[in-house]
Amino acid sequence: MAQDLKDTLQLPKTDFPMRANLVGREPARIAHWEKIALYRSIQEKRAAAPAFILHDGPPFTNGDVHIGTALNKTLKDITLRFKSMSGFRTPYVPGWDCHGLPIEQKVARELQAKKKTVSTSELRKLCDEFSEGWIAKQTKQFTRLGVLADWKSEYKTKNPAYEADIIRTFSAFVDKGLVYRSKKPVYWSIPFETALAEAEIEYKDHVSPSIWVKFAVPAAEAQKFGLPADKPLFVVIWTTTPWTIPANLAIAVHPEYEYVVADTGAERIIVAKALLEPVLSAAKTSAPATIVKTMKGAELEKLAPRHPFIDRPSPVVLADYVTMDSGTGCVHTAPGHGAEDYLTGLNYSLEIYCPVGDDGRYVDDGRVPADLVGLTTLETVEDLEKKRTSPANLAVLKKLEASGALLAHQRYTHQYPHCWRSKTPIIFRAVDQWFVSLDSNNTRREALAAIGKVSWVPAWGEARIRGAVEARPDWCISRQRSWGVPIPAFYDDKKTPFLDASVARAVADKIEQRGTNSWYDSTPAQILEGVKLPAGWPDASALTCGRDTLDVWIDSGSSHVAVLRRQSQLQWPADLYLEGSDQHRGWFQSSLWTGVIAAGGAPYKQVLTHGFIVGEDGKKISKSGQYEKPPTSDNYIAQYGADVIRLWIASQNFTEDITISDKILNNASEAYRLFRNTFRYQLSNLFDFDPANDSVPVAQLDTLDRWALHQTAALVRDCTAAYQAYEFHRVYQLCNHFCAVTLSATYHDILKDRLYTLGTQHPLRRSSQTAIHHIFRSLVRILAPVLAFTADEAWSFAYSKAEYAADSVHLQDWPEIPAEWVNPEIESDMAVLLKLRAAVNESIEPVRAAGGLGKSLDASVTIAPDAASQKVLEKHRDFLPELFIVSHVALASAPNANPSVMVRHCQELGHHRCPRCWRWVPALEATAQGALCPRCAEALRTSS
RNA sequence: GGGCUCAUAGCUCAGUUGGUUAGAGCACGCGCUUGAUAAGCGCGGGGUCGAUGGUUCAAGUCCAUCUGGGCCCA
Repeated sequence: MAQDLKDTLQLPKTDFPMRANLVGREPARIAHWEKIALYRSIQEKRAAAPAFILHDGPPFTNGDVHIGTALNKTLKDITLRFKSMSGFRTPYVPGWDCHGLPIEQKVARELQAKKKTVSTSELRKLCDEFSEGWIAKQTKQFTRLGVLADWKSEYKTKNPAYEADIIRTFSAFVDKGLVYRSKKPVYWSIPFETALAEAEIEYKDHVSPSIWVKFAVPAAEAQKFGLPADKPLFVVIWTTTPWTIPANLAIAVHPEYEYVVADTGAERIIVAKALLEPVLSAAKTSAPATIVKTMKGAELEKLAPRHPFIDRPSPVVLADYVTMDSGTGCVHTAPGHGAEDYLTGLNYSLEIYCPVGDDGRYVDDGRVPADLVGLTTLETVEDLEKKRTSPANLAVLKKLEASGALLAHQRYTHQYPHCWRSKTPIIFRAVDQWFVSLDSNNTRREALAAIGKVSWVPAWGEARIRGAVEARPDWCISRQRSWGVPIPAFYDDKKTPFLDASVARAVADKIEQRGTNSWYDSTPAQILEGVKLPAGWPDASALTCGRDTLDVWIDSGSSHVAVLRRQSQLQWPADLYLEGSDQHRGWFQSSLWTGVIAAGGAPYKQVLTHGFIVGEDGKKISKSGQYEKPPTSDNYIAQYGADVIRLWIASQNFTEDITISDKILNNASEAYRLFRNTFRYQLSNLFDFDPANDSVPVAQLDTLDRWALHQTAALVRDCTAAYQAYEFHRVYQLCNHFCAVTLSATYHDILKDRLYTLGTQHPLRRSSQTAIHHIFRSLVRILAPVLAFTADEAWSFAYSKAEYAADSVHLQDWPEIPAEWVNPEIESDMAVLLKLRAAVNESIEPVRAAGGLGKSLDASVTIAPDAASQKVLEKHRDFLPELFIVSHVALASAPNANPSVMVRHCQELGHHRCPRCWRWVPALEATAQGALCPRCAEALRTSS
């Protein structure tokens, strides 16, 4: 009997499963997208539309896709799906960064393990294969995330055509006269015997021997400067790199600060006044020192103390960067071993002296003491583990001790740069390198001007890159590596370099045809065959090809030239670059320089940055505790599915740190279920609704349905604005609130009675179905950029009644807001009514707790409202039971100063429960199915 | 050490030009429902807005300092 009645209800029906099983189901949808050529269809649909070009920053091809990279690609994918739905043509050409030290090192290490030696071009071939292998894997991993891209047009920095464009870009540098060769201190990795880029440096704690060294001032010299000469006098310097002492050529002091001559008993020392105490305490002198003389640093200029163990003077020079934070205020200066030292050296015309060879050992130049020659400055990983300092440091310490110049010696822990691959401390070492002068030809000024024309999101990104560009020293662009793009320079037998832009372009053309290995496998005569050599060049047969490669930042930094300008489907400049905030100093900057120098401006109109992923404790993920599995994209997807990962990404304000944890991902899973169930409710209640035949015009819709459309209009409006501002987390919050509160707890809950119990064709039922259909269409499209899989699945079930269909949600237009949906009057009435609804719910609770009733339909409520609510309640009098999901509402005839809600069971009114719709009514009527309420009786008559 | 940046309930986010008892969703607790059911509904507890000091009649909101985190640099 009861079962029979249940069969007369219009209960929800759908094949859209409640359980997502994303991990199992998503790969099938990816295959489906490939089958229907979704990416191409989207592009074809917008073939004539204005373009929105998001230029992809190429990930490095040496490992699995990290969750941070997944974050980046997902943000791009969300952006592009939104833009294409919004009416833009959005070709997306993904890129790969292929060259570089990490790959070369890995490959070289494998060869080493096999005890194999290979030629440069063979090594390059192995690197190429290594990179290619990871491109294949990463492509799969990105695709698994739901990333939609033109993989057939992808760019690789190792493609000959791309490499040729790198050289052509470089040629523009040469054209503008920016490229020069110079000895200059660079970061030097001893194990790899190469200069390193800033990006190849890691700062780590390091224990260094810090030493205070006395430089003796000859008596005659002291007298010349009016200093007391009756006792030995020393200038004391402090350093944490004893091995640079043999290269010491000067001592820097601050011109403005005060310095003292302090008497310590047997001798006198010169240090900064502010640092006298710390120096004395380091030297562990027992007797108090007396200050004999005080003077400004400037007065000491050109005073010439002697080097402690090499027969030469070490004159005092002036420098503004000297601080009173630590040391002695007298700064050991070795122009060949430090950036500031180098600049000071230039100021005072000192030699850029570097007595350390490529292998990190002292060379025999006739100036380095014989007992130091051949000793290494390298601290191996084993040395670091055993806290041993380098042989060079030890030997210098010993010499200083022997000569009596060592005033004090302590272990000193500080942050020191390390080679990111070998993990050993780097040294600063002046070597011949190629540089790009960033101040010649107004280059830096132009770069700064270009920055001002770009829109930076968030806005502080501009200050960040501006600071980086202003402070950036000349760009050291040569690397002593094989896996990269060769610098097209030639040398004669005296190592004189020959570099010319037109020759470089000719080399680029050859490389494009023959591959870059031809540079390594051909003779200069072959390479230069048919090339007209500039005046002053020797014959090709007298030249050798340079073996340096270009800094990889020029590789990726040339992508706008090699990709945006080369592919006809793309445009220069890009509308958007979207990368992590570390790229202010990386790709954003290298692209800016190449853009300004070689392409006439910044290659982007807008730059969007995101933060980095941190663990639950707010610390960076590699440091925040133990992870059972590596934090790769695939590992997270295997556990949660791509849509949950995408939803998590959308839920976070990505301009700041992005937190990841199981808790947070579980949270995202919960939200995912909310969205999925919302779709399921809507689809299941539209099972008998044909939009073409059953729709009700908006103007004729029921009040509640019009309210729901008004809310939907607000949702579309707010979400569209949020997407446009790249505030995806607002989309998430808005949709979450909309589905949980507006729909599930309110609209959908109220609607069940109508949808289930009314006759199929009842106008009220069709009205609500019409609204649900509108809402579904809006919501599913709003969420489509984020929930790429699930929204498409729901769309297919809705319009093709099947799990997979050629018509994809991703091919739809962005939802619009029909003006007739907006209805402020209903909105304001409903605001009042919903407040009362909350009051009713609150009043039901104690009655329910006392066992007075179970479901709210058992309740009869009596409301004595305040004056303001009274009017609204009267106006919507007949709607109230439905709104409150109760069976009966009594309204006090006059407003009440103390508004109240009273709840009792309908039984107390003598009402009867309809067994079909479960509402209590004053009287049931007899039908073939037994006694029912009049409305159900009517429903049965009209439905069958 | 420097530049940029962040800090509101357990989690993710709102908090307009400083102005009533700081909001939402999720999670949690207690109920209801069993006709969205590995679903749905209701009610409830929970925050000295990182810390300290200041400006103000009034500060999560302005200023300073500090603490902790992130990216970049030294």
